[in-house]
Amino acid sequence: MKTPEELTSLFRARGLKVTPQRQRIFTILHDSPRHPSAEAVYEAARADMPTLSLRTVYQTLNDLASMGELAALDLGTGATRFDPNLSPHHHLVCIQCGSITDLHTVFPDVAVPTGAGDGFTVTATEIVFRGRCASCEAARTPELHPTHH
Amino acid sequence: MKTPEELTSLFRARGLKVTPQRQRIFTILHDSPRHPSAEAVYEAARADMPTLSLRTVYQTLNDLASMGELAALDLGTGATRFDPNLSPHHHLVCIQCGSITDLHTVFPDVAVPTGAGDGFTVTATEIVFRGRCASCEAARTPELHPTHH
DNA sequence: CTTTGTGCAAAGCCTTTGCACTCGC
DNA sequence: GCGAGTGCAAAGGCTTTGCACAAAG
Repeated sequence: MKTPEELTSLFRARGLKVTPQRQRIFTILHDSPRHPSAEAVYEAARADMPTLSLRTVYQTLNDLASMGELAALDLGTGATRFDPNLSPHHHLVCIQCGSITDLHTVFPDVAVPTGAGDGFTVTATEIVFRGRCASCEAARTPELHPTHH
Repeated sequence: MKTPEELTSLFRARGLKVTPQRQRIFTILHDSPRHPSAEAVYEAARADMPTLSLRTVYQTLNDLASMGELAALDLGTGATRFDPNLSPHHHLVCIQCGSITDLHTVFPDVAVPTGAGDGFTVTATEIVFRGRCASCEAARTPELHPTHH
């Protein structure tokens, strides 16, 4: 994620206006190591800017995504997650609490084998590990574990 | 995907009723090598059963999914896709037309490295290759390809 | 006969959009 | 000032749910 200052310049260069609302959103994204939903960005921004509307959040996030400064992810958690991390990476998605963790491992063997894809041209490869994060795993009652009685 | 007859027995064994509507849906899923959305199953079934309601389709698909006889996929195409193929496999998703193709390759190296997942317990690994299917790639105008001038 | 399934319509969630006003540039 | 941004509210797509009736077991 670029700094708020860099994003400001980028927006100006594109003829987009830079408002306090947008700067606030830039900062929230820059500071967030998470993968917030639009709603989460909205909530965070409203703490300082009670009048901010959800529309502004969506518009700014979509502007950033179309500029390639942000990745919009659909990881099956219900809402689109916005990922400020632009380096190629994969995701661990908790099926219980919906939290998302980055995994920066490179998997060199992952590719469509020659002749298998029926002419498919790959532009992006996404690997999603689904399971339970440490705290959700710990919170499961022992009775639910497959143990002998 | 089990045969309609097997699914009928399974439903009966669970105390679920087997109606003509459900049998029709069983058959459609069994015959489909695709990954239909609920809407697609609905359209296919309505050809023979004009009075069938979308609710019945969703309920039957969700019943099958919770019984593990069907996988419900969210591949970012807008609607949930139902996958009758239960063997572990991955997907090629066309970013243009939304078509989905199976890839039955096994990637033995794909795993969360020891110590990297911060206690995350993986229950499923999904690999999605995004790009363009052969026909959508062919339909792109040559001007859009990155060539020298 | 009881329990589940069905059809219709309405509501839910997330996201987008129309409109009029405001404000950055 | 002009055009883009903003806030509000309404609409849009997909999915779920409440209700009353019909049907399966």
